[in-house]
Amino acid sequence: MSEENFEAEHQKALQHLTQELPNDKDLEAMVNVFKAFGDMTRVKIILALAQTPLSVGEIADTLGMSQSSISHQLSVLKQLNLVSNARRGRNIHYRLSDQHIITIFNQTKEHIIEDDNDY
Amino acid sequence: MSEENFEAEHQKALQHLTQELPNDKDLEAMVNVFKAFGDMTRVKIILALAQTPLSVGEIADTLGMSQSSISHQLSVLKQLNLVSNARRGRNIHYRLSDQHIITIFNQTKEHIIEDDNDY
DNA sequence: TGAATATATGAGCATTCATTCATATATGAA
DNA sequence: TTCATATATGAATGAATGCTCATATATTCA
Repeated sequence: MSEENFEAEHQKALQHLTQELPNDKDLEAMVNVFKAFGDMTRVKIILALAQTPLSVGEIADTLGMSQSSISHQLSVLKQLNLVSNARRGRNIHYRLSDQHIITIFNQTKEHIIEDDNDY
Repeated sequence: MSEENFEAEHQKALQHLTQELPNDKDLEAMVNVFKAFGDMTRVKIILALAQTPLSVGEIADTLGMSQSSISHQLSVLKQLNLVSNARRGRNIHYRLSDQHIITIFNQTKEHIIEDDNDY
């Protein structure tokens, strides 16, 4: 592509940029999900639940963290419909509510692997 | 599945949980990417760059934000290898460095749509 | 070279947020 | 019903973070 065409295309894309962006409400829903994924504890919870439903106590023991901390984080994940829960005996078992989550995690892993970055 | 089998399977999964989780270093790389996606400004930058490479000033104008703010956020995205940059005339143009990013965004959008939640 | 433009960067500030601690609620067992 | 166990919740605190303001750096143009 010639220099002029590049510039013309660029200007055209620039003009339509704003209207191509999703509205703030939709964006915020997306950002909130990513925020939920942007915390080590919550990611570990999700990866654990990806293998089997677990009670609050089991998660806390597995991750070596306090019951309270896990419970707080589970409520964050639940509010975003990322997990659901159900009583089972005297415990409450949590499970992933959507298989998309794992797909998203895998895609992200691939991004990291391809980039070969090590943060 | 019977109640006993459920319990047996559950115990088995529980035992292997810890070793199935990725190590902390890999997890942190993933969490850092999600953290980057967990901010409205950065998401808007990424969605804009998904359409065309843009200079810092163009992004700032498009989003109606300060040059400084955008520059700071671009440096965050660059450190994570989510964007790359190159001088073009007197400007510096940024572009997405990986198409995975868009795939991840689309997956997330689908999660939100399916859940039909409205935060 | 000197002025103008574009971008980067550091410090300061306000806000968000993850954890802890104490305590409330709810269920099952005796 | 009473005790023990499991989970939830509210307040407090320290750390992380996004933006602004001021300024530094770098490139183009005259």
